[in-house]
Amino acid sequence: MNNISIYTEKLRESGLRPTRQRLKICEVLFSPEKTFHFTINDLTKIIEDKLSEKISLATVYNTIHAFKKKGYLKEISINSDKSYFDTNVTEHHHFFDEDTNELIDCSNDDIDSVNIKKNITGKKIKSVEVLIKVASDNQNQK
Amino acid sequence: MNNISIYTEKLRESGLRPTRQRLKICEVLFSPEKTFHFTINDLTKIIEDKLSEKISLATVYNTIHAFKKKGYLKEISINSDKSYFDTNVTEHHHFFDEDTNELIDCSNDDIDSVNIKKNITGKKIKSVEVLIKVASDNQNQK
DNA sequence: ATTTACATTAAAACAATTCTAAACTGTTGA
DNA sequence: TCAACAGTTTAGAATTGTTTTAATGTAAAT
Repeated sequence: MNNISIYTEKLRESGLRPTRQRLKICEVLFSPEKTFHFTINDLTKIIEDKLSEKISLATVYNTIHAFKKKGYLKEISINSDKSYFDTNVTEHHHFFDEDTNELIDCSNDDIDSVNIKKNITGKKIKSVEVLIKVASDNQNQK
Repeated sequence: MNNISIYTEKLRESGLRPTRQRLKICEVLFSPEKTFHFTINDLTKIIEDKLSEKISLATVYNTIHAFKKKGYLKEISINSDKSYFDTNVTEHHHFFDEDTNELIDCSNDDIDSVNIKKNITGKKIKSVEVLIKVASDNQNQK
């Protein structure tokens, strides 16, 4: 598969230069069949292990922020020491497993769409996120 | 108003020693008419400014965690550099104003209760949080 | 009063993230 | 084609929120 030219085009369209580093990150994020969740740490590990490539941590942060700004990634609202990102940018919600610190997609069949009857004057709704925290039965709440 | 004895009792009931520091923090958090949202930084400022009291930062953290564990506070899921807490521990949801970084309560009249049709095997739902991010019309998404 | 377990404290440690300033590289247009 | 510029990468330092440490202090039980 030669997605490189596709990514090159996409990046250029977005006003982002298709650098070697960005193309590698595109491959990791957007080549997989399935969308997935990751932290910066996860991503850095994948780049090092799977691609045996060395991309500076600052570049990883820069790129992820740029991709998020362009709408190619979504950041998930969890209060964690780390930030979680999602390559699935469609409107959907999440389970968060407190035992494993893992995010699990919640399909639209699993949850009724949220109906908001109020709005804040002068403000526009940017996103609606539902987070369902779960844990083993026999465990104290974190 | 002498809430001190009430707080003393509550703390003792919870197996927490009613220390001077904890009682002060109780006053700040639970005396106000209305519930509110705060960060550790906010709380520290209130203690210093309003009470002109000096409580070690570590103690503030310890106490807030203890109160959260006992269910006297709730932590709100936002991906922010700081943690946000809520003195309103009843089930309710939030607007988050991206312009001001402020949380706004969303009453149960403002939103239909979320109906989850799926559950994760062997896991129990610990919480369901809806976060509605809002921002001025004429502003780029963060 | 003495003891003991729990709390507080300042400071150090830590982890995620951002900043800095210098080197590098796509891209543009002469 | 190549020079020049603006955007990008980089290592390392800096910053920020939070946790840990180890010594000291204190509430409560004996």
